Amino acid sequence: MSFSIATWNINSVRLRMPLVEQLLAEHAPDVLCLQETKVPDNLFPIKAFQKAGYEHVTFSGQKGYHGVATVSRHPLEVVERRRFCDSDDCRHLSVHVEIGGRRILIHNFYVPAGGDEPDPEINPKFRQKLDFVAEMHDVPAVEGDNLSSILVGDLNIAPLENDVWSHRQLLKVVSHTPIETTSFEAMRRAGNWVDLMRQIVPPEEKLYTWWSYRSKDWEASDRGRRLDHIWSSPNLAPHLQGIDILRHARSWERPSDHVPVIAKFDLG
DNA sequence: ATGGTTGCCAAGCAA
Repeated sequence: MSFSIATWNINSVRLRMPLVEQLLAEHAPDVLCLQETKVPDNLFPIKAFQKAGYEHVTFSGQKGYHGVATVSRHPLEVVERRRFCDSDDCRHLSVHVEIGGRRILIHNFYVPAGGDEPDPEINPKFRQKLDFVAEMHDVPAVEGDNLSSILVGDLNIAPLENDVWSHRQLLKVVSHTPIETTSFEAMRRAGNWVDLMRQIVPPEEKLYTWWSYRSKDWEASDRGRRLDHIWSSPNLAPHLQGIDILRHARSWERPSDHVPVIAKFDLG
């Protein structure tokens, strides 16, 4: 029994629905988690997903900004739309999926980007980002005999030295500052989460999922960062078969600045 | 050191 899950910051699901359809047709993940859908719930393109074979569609969105959605080929049950930092921003959605006799709790996160200035005293957005990560301590990787957890999303932090194109040059850039990367890794370990991408690709190798729109030739300069993540509970990690980072999606027409990441498991 | 681009939605904010 195989199971696959994809995560993608889509930067407007309505604008990029054709790209989403292409991803679903070519890779057919069991579950897809989207971030930055930028659509209120009453305008979410439910029918387009159902046409693509994803009958089970759930979302937490708002006008203009943020928003997450989780779609599935298998029945899902919404567990929670959690509020963080006492804010109404739509940044979290968790669901249960039953697959291969196993119950999987899937968290879909969109962590705040944090603005430009990495000083919580003068930048409230950076303060909120740090608070958000601190609150994620309350989201542990629960597991049991037939229970596992997965956490995916745009977490907007590149924790390891080789998660950015230049560790030295990004130490004062939001997403890779020591205060972020330290609390991020502490939070992950406290929750007992396994960083699945780094189970496959050793920490010595560069690994990116995002390339800024603000470069003339993203591929030639290759100044990327690993901002998108797939974590699991320890009992699921031995079942991981592979990770696909769809780097070529950054060259699709009118692309998102993030590319899809897919994890495949053998639940046998 | 600075400015570079995109999407929302129709000015400037967020990323």
